Amino acid sequence: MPTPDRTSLDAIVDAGRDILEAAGIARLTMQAVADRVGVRAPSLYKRVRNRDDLVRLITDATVRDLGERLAAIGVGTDPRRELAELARAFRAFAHARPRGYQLIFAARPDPAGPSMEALTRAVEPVLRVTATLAGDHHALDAARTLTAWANGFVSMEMAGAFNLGGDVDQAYEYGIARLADALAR
Amino acid sequence: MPTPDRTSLDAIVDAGRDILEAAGIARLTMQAVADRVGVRAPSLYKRVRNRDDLVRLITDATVRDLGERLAAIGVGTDPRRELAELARAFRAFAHARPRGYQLIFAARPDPAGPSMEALTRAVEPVLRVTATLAGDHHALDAARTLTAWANGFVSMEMAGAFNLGGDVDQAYEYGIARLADALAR
DNA sequence: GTCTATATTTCGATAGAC
DNA sequence: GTCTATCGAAATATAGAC
Repeated sequence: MPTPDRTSLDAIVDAGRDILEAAGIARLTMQAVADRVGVRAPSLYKRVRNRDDLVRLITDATVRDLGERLAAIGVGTDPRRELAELARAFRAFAHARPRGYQLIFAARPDPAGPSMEALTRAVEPVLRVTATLAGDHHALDAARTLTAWANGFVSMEMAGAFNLGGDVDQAYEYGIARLADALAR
Repeated sequence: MPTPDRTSLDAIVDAGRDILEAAGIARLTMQAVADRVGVRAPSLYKRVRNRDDLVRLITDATVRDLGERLAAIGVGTDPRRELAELARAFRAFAHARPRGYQLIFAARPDPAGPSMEALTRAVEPVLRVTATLAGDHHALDAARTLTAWANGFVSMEMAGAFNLGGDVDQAYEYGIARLADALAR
């Protein structure tokens, strides 16, 4: 073995995620990733097709991460409590990895990527709780209402769109309570 | 007058908006804007500080546009109906100008820009209807719930995140009805 | 105010040696 | 698989003539 592996795909993706969070998508360059994993930029192309491919891999990894957080919310006896915990976990994830989160829900040129299937799996716990609350027939509509609200809330929060004062945490709890009421029929 | 004005700030901003919608933010270059308004790229710098400034101006114009659409929803006698019409107008605007819409709610390095004050004014009709429905005390929380849902819905819709089938238009109407119920207390 | 010309920077990606 | 070297492309922004 003339030249042993000095890095790996996982290391590259992890480095990319770190750079993304620390410096933003514009600073997520092949050069920056290479510096962080300790190789030269051209070496990255042995494991990643191009920059777009790397961004896609980072998005996928982030979606899986979100899915794990939501799946960690155990199925309880009280669906309203479960809804609340899912919503809080969702927001906490967005706060922990804001740029990766934005990447998940950013409009892509090709909307039908593997990230979207993964996203569907990630929010499966939501579909489960809305089925319990709203019934199987309205489960999908209810899940869309709930995820739309949660996503919109944290997006606006992170964009600084909540600038009229008031307690933002409390506004989120208000939304949780109102939506739980609204969906439970 | 040796060299009469061959363009204007309004023309530059309008051209930028057109390019943004047609080709995306990455293709919104000074060169492309210059081509469209019919001058050379350096001439733009007489009216716009730099590219970031142009993007800000485009965002502001788009926010004002959204505000006019929402303000056009007259105050009716039925607040639930008014809520529904505001929500539909909001979504229609996002569909008509998807990239400009995304720009409004995109996370910015400086969250406290003039765009955000303008956005606050733009969604004032929402605050008015939630005050009627939920009471003055909960008007802000309710407005945040409603705008978060609407924004999240169209964002996910445009990102292709609703890929489990079902009727997306119907899901939006479902959300309208549920939120009107939930906020009316 | 607009132009030509150009400086500067940055980045993605490839070729070919080892 | 990693490296050095480099290409090529693009874009922002400025200087100075008219």
